[in-house]
Amino acid sequence: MSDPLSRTFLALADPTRRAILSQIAEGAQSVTALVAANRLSQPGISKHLKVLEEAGLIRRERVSRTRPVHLDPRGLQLAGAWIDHYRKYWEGAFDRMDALIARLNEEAAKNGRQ
Amino acid sequence: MSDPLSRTFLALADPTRRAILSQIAEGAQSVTALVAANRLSQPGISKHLKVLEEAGLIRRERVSRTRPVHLDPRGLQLAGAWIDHYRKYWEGAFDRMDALIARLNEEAAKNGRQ
DNA sequence: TGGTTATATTTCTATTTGGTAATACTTTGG
DNA sequence: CCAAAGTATTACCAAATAGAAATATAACCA
Repeated sequence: MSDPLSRTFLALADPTRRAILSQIAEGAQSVTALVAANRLSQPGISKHLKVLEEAGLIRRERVSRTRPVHLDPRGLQLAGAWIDHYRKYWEGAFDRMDALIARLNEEAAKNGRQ
Repeated sequence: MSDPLSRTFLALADPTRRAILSQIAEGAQSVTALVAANRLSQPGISKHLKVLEEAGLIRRERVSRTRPVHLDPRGLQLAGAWIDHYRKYWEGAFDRMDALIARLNEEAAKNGRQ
């Protein structure tokens, strides 16, 4: 699984990583701050950061000894664009769902009658 | 990893599963049709379908012996809403990225000069 | 310089995932 | 009813992931 889109969705498929994104949404945070905010070991956090970075979801700056972690809009853009592309099918899917549910109810009623 | 959002993103983090969603975007497909379209064994496809179903991305109808697979808007809605929530930080992140890149270039120039 | 802080990397382990092959189940058509 | 089609489930394997602990690296400061 090495395509960028898969990497990005996989990176988003973890609560700790989404929490990190949430924590840096309004401004950069140091790794140490992220370790304190999430109860996980420092190597654990660094590993998650690597996954997020390779997914294009974060960027690291270098400020003195610290490496503040920023949101990177590119990964979110990639994932959002994919989902947006399918949004045009959502309404149609809703309609078809309605039809499906109606049909299932009908069948259930029919079976109930037997 | 058992929360719905993680399940949905994980389901999207696979090219075969995204291909399946693409194939049913404009209308339901039988499992057999999906097996033919993706070169993977039938159990392989069924396994992917199970992942997609548990992620709220597909629904299965029952028509005679076949089980046509439909898009389910709920999973896409869930993932899309999460990403949308972060969209408001994107512009800000772009601005910060510009600042970051400027700073990095500045430092590179400085280092180059030495 | 040497000590300390901040972060990354390595190593190891348990769990999960993606795949195939074999088998079971279910429904319908003859 | 029974044979076959359509699909699901089971059993198994290889590879990837998530986590902790230990160690290495890098930059600042006294």
